[in-house]
Amino acid sequence: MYSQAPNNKELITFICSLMPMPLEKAQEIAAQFRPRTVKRHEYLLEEGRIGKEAFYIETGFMRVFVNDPDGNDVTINIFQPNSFMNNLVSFFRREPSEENVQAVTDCAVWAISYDALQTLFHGMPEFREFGRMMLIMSNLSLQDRIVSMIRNTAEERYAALIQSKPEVFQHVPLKIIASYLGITDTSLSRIRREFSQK
Amino acid sequence: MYSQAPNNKELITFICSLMPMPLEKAQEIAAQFRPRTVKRHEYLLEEGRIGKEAFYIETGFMRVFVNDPDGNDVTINIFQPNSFMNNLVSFFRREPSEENVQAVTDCAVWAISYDALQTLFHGMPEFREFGRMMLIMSNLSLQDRIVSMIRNTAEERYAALIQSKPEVFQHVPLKIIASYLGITDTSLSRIRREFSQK
DNA sequence: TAATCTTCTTAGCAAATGGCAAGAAATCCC
DNA sequence: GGGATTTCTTGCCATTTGCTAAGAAGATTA
Repeated sequence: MYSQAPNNKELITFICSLMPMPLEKAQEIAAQFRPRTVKRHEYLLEEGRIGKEAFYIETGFMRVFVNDPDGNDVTINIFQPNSFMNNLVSFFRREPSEENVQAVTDCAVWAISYDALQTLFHGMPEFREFGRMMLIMSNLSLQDRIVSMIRNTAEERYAALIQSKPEVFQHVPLKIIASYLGITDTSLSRIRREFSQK
Repeated sequence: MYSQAPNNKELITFICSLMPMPLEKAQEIAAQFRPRTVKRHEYLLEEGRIGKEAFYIETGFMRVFVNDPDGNDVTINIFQPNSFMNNLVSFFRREPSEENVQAVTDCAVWAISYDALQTLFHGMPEFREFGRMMLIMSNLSLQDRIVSMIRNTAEERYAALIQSKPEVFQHVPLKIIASYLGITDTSLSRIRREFSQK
């Protein structure tokens, strides 16, 4: 156990930015998180297991993926530093996960257990609002992605990603990015060539 | 005002099915909802306005759509009876909505105001869990749709929808369904022809 | 009922994307 | 350092899907 919290300033800042609240409250929340490191290619959650923790990513990149029947893996989401990541369904319904959560690079994360989260959720109104807002923002980003899948070409989605999350391209293999964008790595390669000629 | 609640049995059943709880609690929650009817083509929420209520759909079909820059409308979601519908971001962040919520057929819905929902959320642990579970399930369904957009062909998505929500095809115009599936109405028409020849 | 409007289907062609395979480049690991 | 593995690019061709336009079918409204 950690009698003294290590440096969790970024986590506290993140909490306040998503849902403004008194600093002490944010500190109280952050105190429930434990630091953890994950090496590249290691899993924070494997298909079939129950997610027991939720994570804030301080440094490094992670991805969530599923294996489809053909044996391909489909990257559902890519997470960059300063974001919150959680397998919602497995974590909250306490069911085996259908997804894998894997470190794409070495990562430093903060983890909170289900019990600690439940205690905060029912005991602290600020955390309730924070948790709800996190779910809402997650919904929003998924919804935006669906709209983008419907309305935009692969090239437009590529351009948008390079604009909004340029760092991803420096740390995440293109085949993973391609899957996330909903195209093959072959197509992504072509798009990049055409894109760079402009 | 309604001194006596009309028949909200289905709503109560819906609440308990999503998050099991004592009947009285579900009744207490349901009592905060007011019945409302919406005629075909009418809006429950228009772009630019702030969503002030959340809805349970008892009968009828609704859709959520956005207008893209080219003047096309993109159907983000289709809701069928016995489901919960809400413009999360506008409702919870109290910001103007970027989306429209429109009745596709005449609908009977139950509406709950923001204030009533907040009171329940902070005052009743069962409702907290219920609300959280609703957000989680919404996330799940969005995520499944993204995977399906990435991994499946338009024909497979069509087949899946006809399997999972056959009633939609009896009440929602194909052009709306096509947009929801991420294809043009032309493509959907082609797919339906080929599909029916099997 | 007739006129109008919307929805649905069809056709032809263009553009985007996938599947496969091979080779180049980069990275990993002993 | 060097062989093995993974990642990335490229080419070729097939398939899917979009775009445009037109007409048929169906629904709505005066």
